[in-house]
Amino acid sequence: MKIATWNVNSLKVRLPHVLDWLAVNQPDALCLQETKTEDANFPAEELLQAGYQAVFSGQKTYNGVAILSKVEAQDVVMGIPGYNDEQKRVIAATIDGVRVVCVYIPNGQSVDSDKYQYKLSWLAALQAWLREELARYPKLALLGDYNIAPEDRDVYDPQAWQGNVLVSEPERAAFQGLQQLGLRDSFRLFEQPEKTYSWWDYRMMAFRRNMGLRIDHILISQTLECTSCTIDKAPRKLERPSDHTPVVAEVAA
DNA sequence: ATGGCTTCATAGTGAAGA
Repeated sequence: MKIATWNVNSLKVRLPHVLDWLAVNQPDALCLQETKTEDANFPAEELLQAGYQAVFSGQKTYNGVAILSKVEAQDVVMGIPGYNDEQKRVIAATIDGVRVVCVYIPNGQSVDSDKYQYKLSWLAALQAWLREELARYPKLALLGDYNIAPEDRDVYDPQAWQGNVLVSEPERAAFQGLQQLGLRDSFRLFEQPEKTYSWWDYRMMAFRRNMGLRIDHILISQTLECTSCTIDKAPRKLERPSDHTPVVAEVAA
């Protein structure tokens, strides 16, 4: 079973890229973040014609998540149960017997901002919920834009970024907290090329200079076998790309 | 380079992203 995650930075703008990518890669499930699309405007028909069903939780302008799948998604949950949040950042569903949890973790803006505190409280709520979710669904994958680069090797210039939002110790501790639930960073289960990232700033010719961060991840529970994980840079080279690029993993269904 | 893009809401610029 092939599963993937992609922050598309507006599904409306990126729909042609998404349709092309689905046609070429044929994932069983694709998690999207930053759809920036209200549910009434979700392009369900176009995706269905491409062979994909969709469940989604969106809002105007910001955030918004979706799971596309070849077979029907079951037991859909939106948001973190019991955590009051206006922002549409979570959708979970069971697909082919695998619990697929799609997250758009808050950015945090800067370590001295209210948004950073929101990010840390959000991460604590996520971890508490996932502990229960894992008990109910042992075969679980947590995919999405984490807005956390777990280690210095996931950062193009660790010194310049030291202490910054996306790499700060409390954020990395929260990432490790998820790992302590038994979730494994699928990317690091395999040998990988150095300086592999999933996001590059639109400015500074950052992609061409490979000034990137690895902040999009697929975490896999211990009872779910994982046979590969790769980052597909190809969509980042297209005209008018998302600033993120897909992460793909193969798991045993 | 404390923002050099990009998107969205808007009808000027401003917020937000990471």
